[in-house]
Amino acid sequence: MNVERLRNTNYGPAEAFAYFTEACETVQLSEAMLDRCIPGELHRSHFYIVNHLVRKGDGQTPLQITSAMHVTKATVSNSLAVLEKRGFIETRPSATDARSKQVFLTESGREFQKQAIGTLTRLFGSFLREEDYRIMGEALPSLVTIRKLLHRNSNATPD
Amino acid sequence: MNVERLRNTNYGPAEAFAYFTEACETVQLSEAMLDRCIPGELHRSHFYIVNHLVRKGDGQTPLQITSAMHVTKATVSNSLAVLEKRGFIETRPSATDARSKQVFLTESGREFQKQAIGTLTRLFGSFLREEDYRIMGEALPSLVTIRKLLHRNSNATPD
DNA sequence: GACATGTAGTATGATATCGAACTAATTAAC
DNA sequence: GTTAATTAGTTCGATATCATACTACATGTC
Repeated sequence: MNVERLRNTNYGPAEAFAYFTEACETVQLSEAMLDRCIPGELHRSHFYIVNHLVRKGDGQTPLQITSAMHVTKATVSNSLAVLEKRGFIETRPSATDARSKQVFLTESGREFQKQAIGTLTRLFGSFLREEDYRIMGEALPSLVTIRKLLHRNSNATPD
Repeated sequence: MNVERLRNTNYGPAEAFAYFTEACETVQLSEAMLDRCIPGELHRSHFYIVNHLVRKGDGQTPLQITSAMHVTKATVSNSLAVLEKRGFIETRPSATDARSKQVFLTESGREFQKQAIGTLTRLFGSFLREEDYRIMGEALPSLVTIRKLLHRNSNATPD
């Protein structure tokens, strides 16, 4: 077993910390880019909700959105109020459960999402090269594996 | 050129979006774990500042912390006030610039950081296996490459 | 040296987010 | 069937964060 092999197999908690630190930095930087693609009076979180509804489909309940966004019910409640006031969504009471609502996108909301995605795609496209897409594509399976691992253990408690 | 090769070289914006989405999910989940390792009356951001001072050294100015944390001056100003009230840091006016301060950790602050890191390490250690450390270690160079790429282009503007 | 410009930190008002308490409706237990 | 427990959503108070404006000091220009 030579030195090279030793080094390559000697992974531990240090790599885990480095991994999460890098992921954190990456997210901060990419969020900053996203922010620049969203009109000033709107927040990233509003985009996330609209984007989620476009991708996963209309008619979701606030609670479903809550778990998709990893935020509290109160936060979603507030965000939906903002989005409704801006005319990006409409809500209707659920037909089967009088406690519940359903959230629907308006044309304006879909337009907002399309605009933001377009701008973001152009922004990324302005500096991402084939080589970069390849690096991301090849790292993706690892990211997915670790993300799923965290998800499976998201109820783990210290001690 | 067979199908396998075609598939493997056909990377584009879709991979970029997936990459950032996965990174975002990963960060949210790992932050949730960190939150569980920090006493209830303190915030993750307070830990980040103390951790930064332990790792990069005492005596930094608020402005230096500002750029390291990727937050505004006002945010750091507020966070430092909290940390000073809790007795985790002390501030002294700079000897060479009367506008500036320097931030120093107290023993209590160092203890807080050590505790949190220890708890977090144990929490991660409770479900991360050798295989997982390896996956993270091997993905690390890609994460670093993309993070640096984002950093270099962090001034890019949408059109 | 006087004055304009720039920089470090703070103050203020707004918003996103959270935790906890609350209301209303559903479901389960008996 | 009545009561208890659960669930969906809102309200409220607190805090982190931001953008903007402000103060005090520093530095460059003439």
